[in-house]
Amino acid sequence: MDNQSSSSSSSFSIKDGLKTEPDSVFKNKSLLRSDRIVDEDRIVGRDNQLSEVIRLLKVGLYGDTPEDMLLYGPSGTGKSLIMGAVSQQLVAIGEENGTDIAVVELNCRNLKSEDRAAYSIIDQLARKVGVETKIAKKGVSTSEKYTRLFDLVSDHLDLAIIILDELDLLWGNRRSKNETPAFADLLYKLTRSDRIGGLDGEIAVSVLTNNAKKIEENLDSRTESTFGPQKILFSDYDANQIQQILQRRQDAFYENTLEDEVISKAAAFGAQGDGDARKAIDLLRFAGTFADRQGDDKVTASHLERAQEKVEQQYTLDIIGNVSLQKKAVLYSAALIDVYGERDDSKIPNPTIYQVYSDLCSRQGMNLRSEESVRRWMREYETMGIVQSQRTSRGKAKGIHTEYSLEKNAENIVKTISEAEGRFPGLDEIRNQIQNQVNQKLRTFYRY
DNA sequence: ACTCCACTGGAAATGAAGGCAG
DNA sequence: CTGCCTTCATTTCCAGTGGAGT
Repeated sequence: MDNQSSSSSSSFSIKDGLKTEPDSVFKNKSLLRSDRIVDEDRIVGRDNQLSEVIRLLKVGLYGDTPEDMLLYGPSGTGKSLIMGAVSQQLVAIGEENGTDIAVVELNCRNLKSEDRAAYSIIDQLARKVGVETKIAKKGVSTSEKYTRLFDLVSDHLDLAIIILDELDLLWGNRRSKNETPAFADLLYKLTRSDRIGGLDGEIAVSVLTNNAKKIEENLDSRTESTFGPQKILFSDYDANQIQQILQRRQDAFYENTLEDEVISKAAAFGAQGDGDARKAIDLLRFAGTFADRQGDDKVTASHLERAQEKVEQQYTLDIIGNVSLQKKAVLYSAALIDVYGERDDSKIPNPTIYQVYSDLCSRQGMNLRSEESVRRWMREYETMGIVQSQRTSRGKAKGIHTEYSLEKNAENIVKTISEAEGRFPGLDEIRNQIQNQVNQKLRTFYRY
C-alpha cells in the first residue's frame, strides 16, 4: 500500500513554484488594459466631458431619469473610459443611499441583429441583478424579449444605464434600402419604454460611437421622437496628453524597468495621426510582454518596435476575428492579389478576387460560394473600413467592374488571417505557387 | 443603338436554434 | 421525447441596370 501523496520527496515543489512571483517587468499589468475602468486621477484632459456626464447622470440618484446621451469622437479618446468611470461610481453611491442602479455595457461590434443585442442586454442585466431570467436566445420573439427586459427593470431596479458602444456597427441584415438599420430599431424600443408608462424603473441609454453621422442620418422619425440625446464631443488627444496618460499609468511597471525614451516613443506612436490613447496603452503593454518573454529586465525601444507590428495585427484581428471562414477566405484572397500582383497601382479587381478565392477553395477542400455572396462580403468589408471600392471599366466593351484597394497593410492581413485560421498558408509558404497564379489571372482579366 | 459582362437588390430557399404542447 | 411551430441568419436565384467602346 503506497501512499504517494503524503510522502513526496521530490526536490521540486509545485506549491513553492506557483507561489513565487513571476519574473516580470509588470507590477500591475491590468493598469494597461485599455478597457479597464481607472480612477479619476488617471484621466487626462477630459474635464469638460467628465463634468457633463456627471451632471447628466447624477439626477438618477434623486429619482429622475437621466437624459439619453450620445458620446461621439474618434476611437481611443476616452468615451468608454469616462462613461464607465462615472457610472461605476454612480452605482456605488446608489448602494449607499438605497437607489438600485445597474449598468450594462454592450459592445455592438460583434452583434448581428437587434434581437442579439436585446438578448445580450437582458442576459447581462439579469446577471447584474442576480436573477435567473431563463430568457431564450431563440424561439422567443424579439418583442417578448423587450417585455421581459422591462419587467426585469421594473421589478428590481430604480435605474438601468445601458451603454451601447460602437452602436453604428449594429447595422443588421437589412432586406431593402428603406428598412431601418438594426441600431435604430434597438434605440426606438429602448427609449420608448419611458413613454409607454407602466415601467417602475427607468432606463437611460448612452450611445458611444466614432461615427455619429451614420447614426443620426439613419434614425427614422419615429426614433427621433423618442431618442433626443445630449451630445458630448470627444476630440483627439494631442501628443502631450497621450504622454501624460501613459505617465499616469507608469506604475503598471516596477521602477526602473522602462528605458528613458520608451514612454515618449509610445506616446508618439499613439499620437501619430489620430490621437488614439488606446493604441499607445496597448503598445506599452505588448512591449512589456515581449520584454518578459525574452527574460529582459528592462523595456527598450526595440521591444516597442516589435510591439508595434503586434498591435496593428491585434486591431486587424479585432475587426475580422469573428467573421466566418468563407468571408476570411475572400479577404485573404484579395490581400494575396495585393501582395503578389505585379501591377503597380495595386488595385484588386473584383472578378479576380473571385477566381483566386475559387482556387483557394479547391485547394482547401472548402465549398465554393456564389459570386453574389463574394460581392456582398466585399461590400461588407468596405463598411468595416478594411477596403475601399471604385467602379471602373476595362474598356473595349468589357463592361464595368469594381476595383478594391486595401485600407490596411496587405501582408499584415494575410499574416493575421493565416495565424487565426491555421489552414490558410502564410506568405512564405506559398510565394512561388501563388505569385504566378495571381499574375496570370490579372493578365487574363486585363488582357495584356 | 448595341454589346459586353459585372453589378445590384429583392425575394425565395435553405439551414439552424429553440420554444412549447401533448 | 416528438412533432410542429417560431425567429433569425445565410446563401442563391434572377431579372433588371449601367458604363464604355464599337
